[in-house]
Amino acid sequence: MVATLRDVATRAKVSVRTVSNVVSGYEHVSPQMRARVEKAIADLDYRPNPVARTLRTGRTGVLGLVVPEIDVPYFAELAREIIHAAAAVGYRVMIDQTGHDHERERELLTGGDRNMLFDGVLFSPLVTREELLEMQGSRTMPLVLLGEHDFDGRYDHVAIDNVQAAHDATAHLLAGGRRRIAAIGAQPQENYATPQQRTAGYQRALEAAGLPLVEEYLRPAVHYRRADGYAAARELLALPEPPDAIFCYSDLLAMGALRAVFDAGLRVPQDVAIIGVDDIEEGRFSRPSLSTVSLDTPFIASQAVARVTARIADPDAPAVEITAPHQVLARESTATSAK
Amino acid sequence: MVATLRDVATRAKVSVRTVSNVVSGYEHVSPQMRARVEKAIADLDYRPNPVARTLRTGRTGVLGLVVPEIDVPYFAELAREIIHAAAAVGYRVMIDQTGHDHERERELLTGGDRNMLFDGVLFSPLVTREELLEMQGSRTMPLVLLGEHDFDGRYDHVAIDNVQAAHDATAHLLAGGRRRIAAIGAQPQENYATPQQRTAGYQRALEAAGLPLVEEYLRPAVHYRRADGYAAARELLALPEPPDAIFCYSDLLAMGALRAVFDAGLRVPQDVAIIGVDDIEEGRFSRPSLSTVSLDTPFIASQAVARVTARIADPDAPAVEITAPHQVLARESTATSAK
DNA sequence: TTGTATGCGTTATCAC
DNA sequence: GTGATAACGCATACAA
Repeated sequence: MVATLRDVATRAKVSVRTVSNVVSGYEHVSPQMRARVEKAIADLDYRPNPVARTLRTGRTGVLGLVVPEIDVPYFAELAREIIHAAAAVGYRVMIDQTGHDHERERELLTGGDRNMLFDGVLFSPLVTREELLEMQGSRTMPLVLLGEHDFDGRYDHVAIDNVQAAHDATAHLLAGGRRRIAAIGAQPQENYATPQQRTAGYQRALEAAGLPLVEEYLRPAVHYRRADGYAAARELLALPEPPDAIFCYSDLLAMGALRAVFDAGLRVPQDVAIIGVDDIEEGRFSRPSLSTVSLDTPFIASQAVARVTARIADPDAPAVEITAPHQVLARESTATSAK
Repeated sequence: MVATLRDVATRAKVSVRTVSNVVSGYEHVSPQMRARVEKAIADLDYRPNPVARTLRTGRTGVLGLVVPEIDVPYFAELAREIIHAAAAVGYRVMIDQTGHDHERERELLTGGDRNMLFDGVLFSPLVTREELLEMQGSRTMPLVLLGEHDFDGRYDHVAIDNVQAAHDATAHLLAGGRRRIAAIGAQPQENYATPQQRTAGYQRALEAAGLPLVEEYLRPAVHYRRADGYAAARELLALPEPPDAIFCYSDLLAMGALRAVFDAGLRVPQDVAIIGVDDIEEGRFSRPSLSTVSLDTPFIASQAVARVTARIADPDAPAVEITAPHQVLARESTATSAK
């Protein structure tokens, strides 16, 4: 049988109030009382019941982390850092996967489910502007958006400057002498902010270089998995005038694209340069290693946790936008010397 | 303000008992009653409070999943499947990372923390035999071990036959004509079951082929990350008589080894063949694609969830050992034609 | 079939 | 500074 507060109180011959005080670190407890209680606690191996505590206080100590798929490396790396950052401030994290399902997303977003379990939620990508605006008002739980920008100060969020990041990636390819630069990752069917912003940055960089926008060079990717990057790259390479560089909106897409180039009998970076976004560990060991836009995920994670705890503390505070730094990392996949 | 059971009862002019019956799907409720209650529930947008329910019933509906690091691809893929399988039977999953910390592991294992939050725990690798035996008895929460075998029927667990899997992988290399076969992943400092079993299978296969055990060919790896595989492979290749094949105890180690071979100016599979274990998606797109021992992770996940729910239902049932099937997948990294 | 009342383990309000 | 007790929201034993 597991000991309760009352058991401890009985054994220490004090009231439950005193035991509770000791347990929660209340100051005004006489030393001898405290000692007696702590002895009883140790004797009985008492542990506070977090569920009862939650019912009473209304706080669960749990944050929700909503991602499309936890086995997408970037989300896994993000989750790792978030769990770590959350633990540092006394929170645990429960991961929910939306699996690209809009219905499930809405459910998690509006608390339609039983996520009264969460004190707050960290929501990562794949939400359309409409959905977010729509639930405005009905929302009650502290929410922080990850990787989505430009919601008119309506939500807390932490993200990189996607337009600039895409611009920088494209500019890096241009600096390497590439002129037929394709992009993989647009999502024309959806109204997701991130891909739209990356497309904008890509186009801006091309325009700045005086290069035309070739419509066939802008390839959609429904999901951001390796297979999607592979398929899109195969299509690009089959064009009459194939690109000499590809900007992928995620490293995972880039891993697929890499493989596609080789399967087409071409070389990276000599024939086609490739750059991604995210800086996942996989890209540091691939052959060739993958140039990418690095995101400082630990920073994003700690900021996200700081944001959500701040909002839990003050639900009415104005929304805060955190822009995380990014940085182009030139690795083998865009090397130019061997050209 | 959020509606409670009592609010609904008041509005529907019935007792809380009746509302509770309706909510929990109790059968014997008259249709008109049910209708009235459901109307009130809809009006008030009532949702049962899971915390209160838990306090009352003792069930949280949450399973713990303990892994070393969630951003190790295999664990991420496993987590994905487990979350999915758990959701199918009404459970949510909370992930804890041990980060290879024995202390943290013990804490999670013995419930020293506040994991009274869990109805059961799925514990993945990195537990030594001693730790497991030691906590025998003090343990109270339903526990299922993933990937650990041979605990004398003391614990439920689901795993592949590690000895056989390692044997098969090694045999595959032998069948390709390799004779100087190294292995990466032993953990001599620890008493972990999995690496020991894989080493045993590796050695058995060599003996069966009449090959000597070369001590320098058995390389340790403290963690199973890419960098560890990379470092170990570099050492192997620097030997006076380097191996012509490497069996890595995980795909991630293999990804590091792959890169190391190339950095040493050699080719895979011509100069060195490489095979891993896990069948992570990364290995299907790498260059060359990675031969591996595939684990049927969805099967493992569903079995694990089934096991833990069974134990929750009957804590005194005898322990069950599930052996998941495995299968060698020959891909480019062990191809022999180009030899 | 439905209503009433109790308790799950904690924190917090009120007295002392 | 400490003790008794109500309340958090729900499920259920017992009554009706």
